Amino acid sequence: MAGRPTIKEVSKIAGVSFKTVSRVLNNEKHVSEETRRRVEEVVAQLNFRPSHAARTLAGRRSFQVALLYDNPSPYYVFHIQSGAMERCHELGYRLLMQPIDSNAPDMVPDVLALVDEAHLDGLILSPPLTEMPELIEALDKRKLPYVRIAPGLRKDHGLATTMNDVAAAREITRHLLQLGHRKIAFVRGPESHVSSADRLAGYRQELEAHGIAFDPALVIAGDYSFASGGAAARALFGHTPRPTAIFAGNDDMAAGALAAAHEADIAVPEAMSIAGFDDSDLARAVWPPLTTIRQPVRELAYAAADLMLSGNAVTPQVMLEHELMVRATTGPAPKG
Amino acid sequence: MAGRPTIKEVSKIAGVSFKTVSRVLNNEKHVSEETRRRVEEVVAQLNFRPSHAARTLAGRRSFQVALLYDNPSPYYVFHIQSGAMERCHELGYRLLMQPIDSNAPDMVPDVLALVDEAHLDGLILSPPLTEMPELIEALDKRKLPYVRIAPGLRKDHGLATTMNDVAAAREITRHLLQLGHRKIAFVRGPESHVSSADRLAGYRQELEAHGIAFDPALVIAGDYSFASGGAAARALFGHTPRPTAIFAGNDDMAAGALAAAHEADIAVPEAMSIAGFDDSDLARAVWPPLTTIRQPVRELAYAAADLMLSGNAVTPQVMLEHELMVRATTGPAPKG
DNA sequence: CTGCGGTCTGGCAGCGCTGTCCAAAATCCG
DNA sequence: CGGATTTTGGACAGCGCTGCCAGACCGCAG
Repeated sequence: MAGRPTIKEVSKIAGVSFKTVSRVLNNEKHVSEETRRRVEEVVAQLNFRPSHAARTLAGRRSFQVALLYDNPSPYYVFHIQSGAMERCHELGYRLLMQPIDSNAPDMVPDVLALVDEAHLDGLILSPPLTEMPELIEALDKRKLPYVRIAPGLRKDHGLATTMNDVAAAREITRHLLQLGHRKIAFVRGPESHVSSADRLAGYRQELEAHGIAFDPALVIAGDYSFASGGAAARALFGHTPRPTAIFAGNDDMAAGALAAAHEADIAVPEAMSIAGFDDSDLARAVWPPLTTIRQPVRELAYAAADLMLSGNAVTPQVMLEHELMVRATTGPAPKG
Repeated sequence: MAGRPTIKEVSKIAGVSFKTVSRVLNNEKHVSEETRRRVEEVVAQLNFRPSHAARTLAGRRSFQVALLYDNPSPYYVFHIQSGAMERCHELGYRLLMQPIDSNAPDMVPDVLALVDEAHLDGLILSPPLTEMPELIEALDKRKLPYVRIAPGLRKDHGLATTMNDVAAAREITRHLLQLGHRKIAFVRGPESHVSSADRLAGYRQELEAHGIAFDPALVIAGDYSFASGGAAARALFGHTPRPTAIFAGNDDMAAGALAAAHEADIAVPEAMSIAGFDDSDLARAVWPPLTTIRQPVRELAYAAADLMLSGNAVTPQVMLEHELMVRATTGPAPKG
């Protein structure tokens, strides 16, 4: 409000032109060491901060990018945010966090409006916004830089950071198989999330690789919510013979299945093994702690920001490692 | 990048001066209905969006505020964000979400730098940043508008939205008392969070109101983490006679205590009642679902943004209602 | 000595708006 | 019907920077 110093005041005190101060601030070359030092001193002394608005208006870049998300999971959003934020901060960019309603009819124009208003230099997309063809096309057409985090569709298009959902699902299925389970159910996520189809595919591949026929009756549709996991589990408990293991497409559904098992007095893991996917906070908070796949959510977001902004990208797509976290909800298949 | 329309182009097409377009955009008076309509048509047709940077630079306000937080709980941050975001959006403000390290030595100057750089119109503070005297003083001195969400200290200073932690803790303690519990343990949060002292005070008050002496041995220190809740519960299990109920200062610690009970084969709620505080996602995901206090986190943030920006505040402090959520981890005290 | 390329610095326009001031047109009043 | 007042809209400066261009100065080769 009051006496916010400007670049001109800095220049006056340092005894140089204000253009030179601008050079120092932007780390341009052609400034003598001596001058640079003097300017920096005055900047520190006045506690001067360049106006972001002025730089944006005058320059070609705004040093602002936005992270777009439309995900109901606090855990996921929190970690995506913090990873992206960290890398943006390191590179001198500001990150705008933008929840977006991916089903809104004006979603694409609204995003474009945001880009215009804020003069954004780029966009980081997270699922399910990574899967919106109209959005992708609009961005391509506008030649606006963007990265996708964990895209399910057109995985080799543009910049993206991913993990291998298929391989991860195979791994967890193999873990169950090795424990002796033969009748393993799968609770899938919503159709709109490509990741859930990938996880289903991995489950099926691994089963078949072990010579076990895929049984569609053992696949129950869920929607990634706790409640849907419980409902799926209760349906499964009615099957005869009962499956000895449930692999849920995410941790929320696995927690729902676990609660349903407790309710039905089915001992986990003695009578029933349960596995999740994500390694969210939930996985360690339920009892027994959940066997699951650790998704490198934070790292995915960090790498995404890096890919788009740092300029030293080797390949347009980066794949990060997941990790099987064997905890206490999976155990040997019950005899007989 | 390419042909972004500007206010001048709009004015040319609409056949008015660009100042008139500015008037329409800012909803100023002294523009005839007819002119306004015509301008709005052109704006819609060109898909024109005013440059935020230019408005900020030219005008007295930036229509930007920041939400500052330093909280490890994804649940809490997510809901604070979404509440504040919603109200800011409705009022035409942009919200910058800023994680802050409240222990960093340069925290205050860093916040001030952000304010300068972004020309912020105001700040929304969430715990524990609400409790930093240096920050509060610096903001007061700079006459920068701000609101605090759930301040623990100097509760009647400036704008704030709160809930009554003391009353809520009394309520949950009363619930336990009414179930017949007499030996009720309390797991407290870290000293740095004033809310945890308030909850302890409520617990103690209610006990004494029922003629039960406060027993310091039944108060165990935790740090709001799942692990500390488990450790506290295990310590409590060793007491003779064993307490019949545990009231944990937040849901994470309650979940930890619950897991510890499962592990020690103590039936909940038959042999031991457990209650939490927050009604986070966790509360419904554990088994049995947790009795807890619903904190109106989202509403607190919404009201905070409203208080600071809408200008129709009646009182500087707003108190919102909590709600006792009785679920399945609390039951009648065991006989004998 | 001249010319050339490189380093350092300054001058100035202008980014796209808002704030302020002023002029013209419309309206009102006695 | 003249003058005061209100409504409407234009002119223009300027917010605090960056981009571009020009100019001063240097060293070095021809």
